[in-house]
Amino acid sequence: MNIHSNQKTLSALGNSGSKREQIIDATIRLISEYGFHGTPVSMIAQEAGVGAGTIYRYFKDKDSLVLEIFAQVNRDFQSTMLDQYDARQPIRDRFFHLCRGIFQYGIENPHKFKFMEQFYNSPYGTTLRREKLFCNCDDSSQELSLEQLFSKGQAQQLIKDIPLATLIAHSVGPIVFLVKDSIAGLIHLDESTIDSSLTACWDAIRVRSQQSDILEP
Amino acid sequence: MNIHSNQKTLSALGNSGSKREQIIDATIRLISEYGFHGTPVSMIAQEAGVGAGTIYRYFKDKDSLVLEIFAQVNRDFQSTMLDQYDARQPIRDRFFHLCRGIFQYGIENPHKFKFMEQFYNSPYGTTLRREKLFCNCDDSSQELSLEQLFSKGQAQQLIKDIPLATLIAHSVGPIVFLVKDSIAGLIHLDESTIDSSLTACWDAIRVRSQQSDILEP
DNA sequence: TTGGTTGGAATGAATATTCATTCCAGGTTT
DNA sequence: AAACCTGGAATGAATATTCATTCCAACCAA
Repeated sequence: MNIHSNQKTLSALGNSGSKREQIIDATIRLISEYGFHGTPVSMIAQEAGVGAGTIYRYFKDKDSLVLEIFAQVNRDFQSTMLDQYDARQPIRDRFFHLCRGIFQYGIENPHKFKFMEQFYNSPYGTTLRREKLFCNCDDSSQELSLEQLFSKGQAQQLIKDIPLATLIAHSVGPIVFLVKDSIAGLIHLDESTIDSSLTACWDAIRVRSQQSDILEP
Repeated sequence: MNIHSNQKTLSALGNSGSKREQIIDATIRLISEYGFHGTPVSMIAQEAGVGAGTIYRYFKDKDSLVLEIFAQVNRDFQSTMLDQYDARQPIRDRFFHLCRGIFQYGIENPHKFKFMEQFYNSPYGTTLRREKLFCNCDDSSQELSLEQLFSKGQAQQLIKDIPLATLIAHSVGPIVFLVKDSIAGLIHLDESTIDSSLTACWDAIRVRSQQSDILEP
């Protein structure tokens, strides 16, 4: 359409980002809905308002398009989670902060969220997880944040002494589940629902003590 | 290969089930790994040791093949969950029974489990969930079982008074998460890990009382 | 033989990718 | 300034590949 007109200023420098962004956005939207194999490149081109060939000026092929987007979205997600994260806060508060971050990101970026889900439920995802586990090259990933948190919590006898994977599953699993339902329009995630879920997450992994909450540094 | 040889006995009666089964099994295996659009019919035929055309003798098209399999696997799953289910047991015990059933089914039928996951994360799945929610035609579904359980538990003040969807998310979500990791070979789900997860599920949704467990009918 | 079943080549539609061409902002020449 | 180049970006028709489905010759049981 009239894309050209209002970008004369940008085009001087590396305006090349514009089309690229359009393509990326369209891909996220479509793949989040129809999945990788369910969205032809032609459809991406149309949704992006771009010629089919243009896509190949910015990305080697469909595969690397998706791979690049995933890396980008993943960074985006992690930085949301770690935004305003203060490692000096009590364990419980930090746990709430990180988990609330998942809710927030999913609600604010439904397409990106579903895109990541699609990705994880594909042949790509499996290999990626494997790599993540076996070589911890990624420094400040979400899982690592939770991992450190859990170790410390266990040392302080605040968090159950059960396998790390179980702790992660009971933190991330329910939230992903709820966000998916929310995106599907099956439920509405208001503040109180989110709070009750976060409390449930915490109750699942915390050590059962009689007095509970109040006595934490 | 030599599939023909050892099936002469069956072919006397309604052997038509045999090829059908081979096709179904192959489809489950492949789709669980590569997804619907990622597995061509030709690949299914090869994996099943069957001509491509044969598939169309048993199923109208690829769509109805998948739809039929889903219905079948779903029934299978539900009957596993409800096997030996005794509605007269205490709430807590019934909850453990149902949740343990999810673990069991996933561990014993990894391909079927991943197949269902693929299905739910596809355009099919979304519509299906909707129907399930809005018209409760399905009588003894897993969700309904949990639903009834939760209502009763809430009435008895055993289970938190939070939205049903949240309760379900905190029961099913972590288990699905762990089973997926287990199938991917990232963790091993031994009995003690499963137990700790089930306890965590229960802790997430139960009302926090001082004495806790022991005082239940 | 006859009726039905099977395998897999054949078909056409859909798809990813390529490439010859067009377009245009910015620079150069007059 | 006006007319004219120029190189890179954009395009979409053309090509190559993959896929679901169809079709039929060979096969098998009765």
